[in-house]
Amino acid sequence: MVDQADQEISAPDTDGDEAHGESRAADAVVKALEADILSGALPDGRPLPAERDLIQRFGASRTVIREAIIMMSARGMLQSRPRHRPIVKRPDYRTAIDSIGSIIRHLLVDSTDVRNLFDTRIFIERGLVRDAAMSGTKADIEKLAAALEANHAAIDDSEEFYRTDTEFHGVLYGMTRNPVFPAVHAAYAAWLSPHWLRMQRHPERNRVNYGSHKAIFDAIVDRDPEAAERALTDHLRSAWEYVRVTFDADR
Amino acid sequence: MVDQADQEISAPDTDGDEAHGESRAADAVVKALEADILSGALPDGRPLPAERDLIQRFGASRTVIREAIIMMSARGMLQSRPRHRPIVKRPDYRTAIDSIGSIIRHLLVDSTDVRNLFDTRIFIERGLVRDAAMSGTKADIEKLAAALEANHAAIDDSEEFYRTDTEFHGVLYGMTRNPVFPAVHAAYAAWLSPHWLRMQRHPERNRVNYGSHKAIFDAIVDRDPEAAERALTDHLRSAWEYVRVTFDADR
DNA sequence: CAATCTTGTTTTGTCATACCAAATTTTTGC
DNA sequence: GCAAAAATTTGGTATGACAAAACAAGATTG
Repeated sequence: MVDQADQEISAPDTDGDEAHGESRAADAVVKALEADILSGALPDGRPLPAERDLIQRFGASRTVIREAIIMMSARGMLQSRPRHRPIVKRPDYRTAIDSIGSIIRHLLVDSTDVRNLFDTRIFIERGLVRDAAMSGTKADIEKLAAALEANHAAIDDSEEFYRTDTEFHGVLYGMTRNPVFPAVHAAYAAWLSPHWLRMQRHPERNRVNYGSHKAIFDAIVDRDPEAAERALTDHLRSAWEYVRVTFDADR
Repeated sequence: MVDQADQEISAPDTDGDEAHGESRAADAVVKALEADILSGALPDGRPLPAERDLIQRFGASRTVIREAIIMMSARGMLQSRPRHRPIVKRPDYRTAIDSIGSIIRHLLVDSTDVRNLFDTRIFIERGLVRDAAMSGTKADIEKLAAALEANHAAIDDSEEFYRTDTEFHGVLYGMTRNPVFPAVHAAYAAWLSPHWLRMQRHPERNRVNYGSHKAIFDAIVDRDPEAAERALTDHLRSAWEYVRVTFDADR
């Protein structure tokens, strides 16, 4: 509708985006469309124009347009359901992390790989609880208390307990005020949960985990980073033991 | 050559891989090829079979084969230079993180976004130096000493100084014995360096940074996590100040 | 008049072909 | 043997076509 001035694909490699030597017609289209998404000309959540329109706008063949769309979908800049128009997805940390999920899953076939990833989670959360103990605000601690309470109330409902468990840890990530951390938390949840859900669950075990959460919380309230870190480490290490056995049982 | 039994594309959605309802011809090809990569039938580093061969093997059109190749390239399972055969890339943490680089770069347009990412780096390295101080092995510390020495020797060569600076931090990531961390380090280097390289560099500044590295190192040798964390925090915060001004200068 | 059904149009997914230029392999000439 | 040249293969792009699904609009019905 609005004047979309002709924008033929032109210069082969005027940019130094990546380390390749030659042309790539679809790249130009991707670049232009991504620029439109970033600038807001293509608003988030809105469907992409029809392929025919893009063909006209870029003066390229359907092959190239289609290739561009596929690339952008893979990158997470578009969400494309099979027979529908691709939806524009303005990137954020969350979608960025989501976009590597397909690769990460390939890496989590071995228990050592899962362990490596889980160890990074322990590492990060150790830092989180330390910081929470040292500089968590009153509001933060109240939110943590609420999450803890919800966790306690769910002890007899393993499914709900798992959810509130995740949420409790999620509050820790949120306390950083840094949007990267919640995205990381979501990634851990998404990547590790398939392995976690194979674990035995029962109220007794939930009670133990709740106790760990409480210990962490108490240490934070006491402004004792060492104790908080220790409680967190104990908690996650013991959780790992429960997961590990499900691996050993397999082979 | 080897018996590559006919493997026509068949069932639409026998898997519950993602959350969509319908067909997806290229997905079947992607899945089969990725399985071949994971199983080693398509060895890492080797070129993918020619498109025409894949057409025969899967009984699909070139459109579909091509689509599959593009998707896999975007995921990092293939490395495709413009006019060459795609190279098979067995996934690892490094390529996983690389694959989201294109999205991340879109997020790093604003100084606050860069700051958020950089803050996560500070957060992680605070933990790294603490752990190094508490449990770094003698061999680790020797490696760190060597990196520090190389850094010192490069004070008058800003380019080399940057390299050895990165390497010094890289040793900290390596001390975890967890392959995820070096990948994270590489990601930080790749994503932040475009912004860092705009920073003023001169031997005088290099000397200051070297001093910071030395302070971190000394604290680690002294087995003093608090001091190490403090030195690291001071170091990175002051580095940020140098980067920040390049943003302010822009607008 | 609202809700639903029917119908016609658009759009995407897929296939088949074709052509060029670059890459690769083979042949040729020394 | 080895380098240059020719032949072949291969990837990048353009077209055109068609079915099935999605969409929009009109017709029908309660």
